[in-house]
Amino acid sequence: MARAATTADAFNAIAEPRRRAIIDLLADGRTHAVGEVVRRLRLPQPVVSKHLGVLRTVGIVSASRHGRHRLYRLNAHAIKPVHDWASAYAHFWTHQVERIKERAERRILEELVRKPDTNKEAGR
Amino acid sequence: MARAATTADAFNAIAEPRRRAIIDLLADGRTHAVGEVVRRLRLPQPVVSKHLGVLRTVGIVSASRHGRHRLYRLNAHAIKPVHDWASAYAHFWTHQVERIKERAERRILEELVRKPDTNKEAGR
DNA sequence: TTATTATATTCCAGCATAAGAATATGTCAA
DNA sequence: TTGACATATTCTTATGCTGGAATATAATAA
Repeated sequence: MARAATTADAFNAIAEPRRRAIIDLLADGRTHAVGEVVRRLRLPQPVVSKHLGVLRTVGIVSASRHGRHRLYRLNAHAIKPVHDWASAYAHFWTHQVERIKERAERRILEELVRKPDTNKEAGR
Repeated sequence: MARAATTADAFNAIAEPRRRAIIDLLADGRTHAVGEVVRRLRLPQPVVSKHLGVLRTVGIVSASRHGRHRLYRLNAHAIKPVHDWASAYAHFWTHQVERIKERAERRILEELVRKPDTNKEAGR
């Protein structure tokens, strides 16, 4: 078996950095023409069209015709599975920060409480 | 240019579902031997070793020798970039829920306020 | 119709993957 | 040393991506 298709799910689709850049550009929730993405990201038009195609297949963006322009709009909801999965691990670093803070505060308090003639048995 | 390496960053590494399964299995923060992962996920041992190798290269897990076992531990911090990126879009669906609720409440209130002889000019 | 603009699609090259099979490496026990 | 166990590595095969170049499609204007 080879690597899963980029169109398999949101996880595979967002692995490509340029696609994340496109998503970030659509983050305002409004519609954007392909040409605008091309200009802002300075990427060749076919490259942008292909990446938008992948995002559309996965449901991360939707497209609509307006004259000769094709307007793309972010469907952020399709990113929720990624956020949900990663959220299960957020407590690791948020709690980590709290623990570090607590430890630092405790150390500072111990330093303050300790008089110049240090108690060598203070370790804990 | 081809697809970025799975070892390029956390985004590429977690695109593979089996690797996410391994991460989920290590989510308790404790160490786990390769054989345990093999048994719990019912995957061939070389497959597990290879996936763990990718995760280790990206820094999502760390390994240590203990006798003939190799113990792997999750380094959840390496997942933070994924969470941070996805978090920028969380307001789309959380606010969406709020907006839906508000709209529903307003509609119910309007229904209640409106007497049987309906005001046809109520649209807004 | 013809030209122009906007976007999508096709074909190609190079590359890296994932799983399976076989084998290698490393550690402990007798 | 030999054997058993735990894990890693190598090799192969099939697959599919990404960007570039060229071209096709679609819509509007002249």
